[in-house]
Amino acid sequence: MQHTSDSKSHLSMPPSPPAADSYQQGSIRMTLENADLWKSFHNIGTEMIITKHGRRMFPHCSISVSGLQPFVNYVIMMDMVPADSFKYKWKKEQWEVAGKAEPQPPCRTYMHPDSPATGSHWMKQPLSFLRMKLTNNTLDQYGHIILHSMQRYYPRFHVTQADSPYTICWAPFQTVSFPETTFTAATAYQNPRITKLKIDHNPFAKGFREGGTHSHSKSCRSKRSPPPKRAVLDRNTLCNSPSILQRMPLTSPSAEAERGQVSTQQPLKAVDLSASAAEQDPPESLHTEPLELQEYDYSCEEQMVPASVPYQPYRSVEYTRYPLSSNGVDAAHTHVHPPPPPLATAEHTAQQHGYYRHAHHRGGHAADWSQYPLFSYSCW
DNA sequence: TCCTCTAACACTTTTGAATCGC
DNA sequence: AGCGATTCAAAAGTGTTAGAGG
Repeated sequence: MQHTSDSKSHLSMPPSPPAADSYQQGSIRMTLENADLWKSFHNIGTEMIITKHGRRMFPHCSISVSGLQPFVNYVIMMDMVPADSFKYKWKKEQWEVAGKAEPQPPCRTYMHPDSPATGSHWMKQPLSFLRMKLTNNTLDQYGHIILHSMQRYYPRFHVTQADSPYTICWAPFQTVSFPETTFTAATAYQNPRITKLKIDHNPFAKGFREGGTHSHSKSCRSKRSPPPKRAVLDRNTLCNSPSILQRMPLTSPSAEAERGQVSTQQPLKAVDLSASAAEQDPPESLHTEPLELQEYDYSCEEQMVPASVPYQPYRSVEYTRYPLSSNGVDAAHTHVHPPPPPLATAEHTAQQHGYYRHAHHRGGHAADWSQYPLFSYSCW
């Protein structure tokens, strides 16, 4: 598998990190599949198209998991969190900061369709989140993950022991993210290099790569009768929608990003919710509870597994979140979150200890991660 | 004027039902 | 009858582009 060779490429990086594209906590190990492809995009500045009706990601998220207990049931989920607190614009062939980010849209979690399944099932083959879709429609009723255009996000993956989706709220969980999966959401591609890379790797784009149909389509557009609208509620959506959870917005790591202290993601806190809660649209999810019940106290651990970050946005402060080694290649360190302190404490801790210290905690978190519920009781 | 978003477009890939053979 | 392999039509998904709208 590609991550094997890839991980070797980072072994020279101090301080003797694990594989750059994987995270191991205790005996559980998560690896980003197609990491090389992700890095190819990341080097340029990954863009993901979001549409009103939902657009799949490309590259899509796929991870392999090992170290689970074979006969224990697990639920594996994915969500998106803001990478920073800025809004961007594409200007003169690069991304520039264009102001503060908009309030976070309703935060949704995509549950892998196989959930729940036994550890042996999850470890049998890489799990793909291919069918997950991104949308900019805050009123989306099909369970797609809602993002704001021109803002940056990264996916997080949650693993939790649970016999059914209904028991997630009380289950322990573990969260992992991969920096090379950070992307800018956009309604249209801005960077032509990204477009070219996508066309080269995405088979669905062949129709445009080989057809040369644009001039024809332009001339014929007005003459053709409009094709029947494709059903918005397609079979994928039907399949996926029950797997989508909605919960309270996550605490944005933007504050860390602004400080260049983002080696860890802050534990999810029961703070700063007033504005975010106003952004919720409860009717769109069957799993939404009244706001007063959505106490936000799921403290989680998250590990950012660093990757190559040659790509630099216009605003350099943004990427101080990912440590760069002296030779420009990523420093492959595992980031492990401390137990959920108060927000201020967590920030202080990050500043005090700096980026690399978290590696020391890796061994100790096999026990820690069983202590913190992913959803207190707010997701249903 | 600039920027963002949407819908239409042609083509390829994927999906799933139907059919066939063992 | 059951199962696996094959076929094929329909649906899904893709990036580009013009035009609308703020």
